[in-house]
Amino acid sequence: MLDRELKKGSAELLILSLVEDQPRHGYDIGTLIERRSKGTLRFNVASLYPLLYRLEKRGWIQGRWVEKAGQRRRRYYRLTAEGKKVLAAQRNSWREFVEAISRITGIEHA
Amino acid sequence: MLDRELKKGSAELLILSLVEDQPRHGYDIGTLIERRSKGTLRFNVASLYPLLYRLEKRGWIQGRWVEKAGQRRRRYYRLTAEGKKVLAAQRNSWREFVEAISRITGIEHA
DNA sequence: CAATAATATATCGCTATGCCACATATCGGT
DNA sequence: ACCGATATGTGGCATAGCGATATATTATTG
Repeated sequence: MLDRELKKGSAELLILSLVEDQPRHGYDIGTLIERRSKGTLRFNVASLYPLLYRLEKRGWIQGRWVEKAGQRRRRYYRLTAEGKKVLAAQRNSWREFVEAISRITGIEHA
Repeated sequence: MLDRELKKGSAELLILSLVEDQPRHGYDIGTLIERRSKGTLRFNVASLYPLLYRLEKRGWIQGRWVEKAGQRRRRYYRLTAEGKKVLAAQRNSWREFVEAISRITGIEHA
C-alpha cells in the first residue's frame, strides 16, 4: 500500500536512528527499542539480526566485532555516510506517512 | 516487531475509518486513500480486495451488492458494531505506535 | 556450587502479506 | 472502433515476521 521503502521504513528508521549518535550492538538496539517505547514496540531477534545484516549489506550501517574480557563478543554497528542520507530521507517519509494517515483517519497527534 | 494487530493496523485503520460515516465500495476506498494522502498512500487492488474480504469475514465490516442501471455492480461496505469497537482500539494503537516511534527517533509531528 | 537468569548472536521453517500481472465487464468520450 | 476510467477479482511469486530453538558467556541467587 505504501512504497516498499516506506513500509520497511519504520523498522529501519528505528535502527538507523539508534546508531546515529553512537555505535550500538544488536542486543542493545533490541532492548532500547523495547524500553524507550515502553513495551509498545518489540523486536524479535529472528527479525532484528537479519535486518541488521540487510542494512549492512546495503552499506547503510557498518559493523565490527568487539571482544572484551568478561563479556561475550558483540557486533557494534555505526551509521555510514550513505546511511545518514537514507536516515534523513526516511525521517521525511515517516512524517509524510503519518500526516497522510492523519488526514484520512482524522487522528490528531500530540 | 509490533504485535500483529498493530502491524496490520495502518491498512485496516484506513479502511475502517473510511467506511465509518458512510458505506463505500472497494474502488472508491482505493481512490480516496490515494487522493486524500496526495499520492503518499496507494492500495494495490491485489491487496485491497483480499483485505476487504478478511475484514468482512471477521465481522468488522458488512458488504452488500448494489446494482444500478448505467453502472457496474458495486459492493458497498458499512462498519458493523464490532467494527466500531475495533476502529476505536486501532486508533489508540496507532497513536501509541506513532508516539513510540517519535520517542525513539526524535521525530516531531505537526 | 549448582541452577537460573540475563546477555548476545544466530538460523530453520512456517505463515501471512504485498503486489505484479492478468482477467473480466461496463460506460463515456473521441 | 478504440481507449481510458470505473469496478471487481485471482494466481503465483517474493519477502517479511516470528515462534522455536540453538549456542556461548557472565551474573545472580538460593
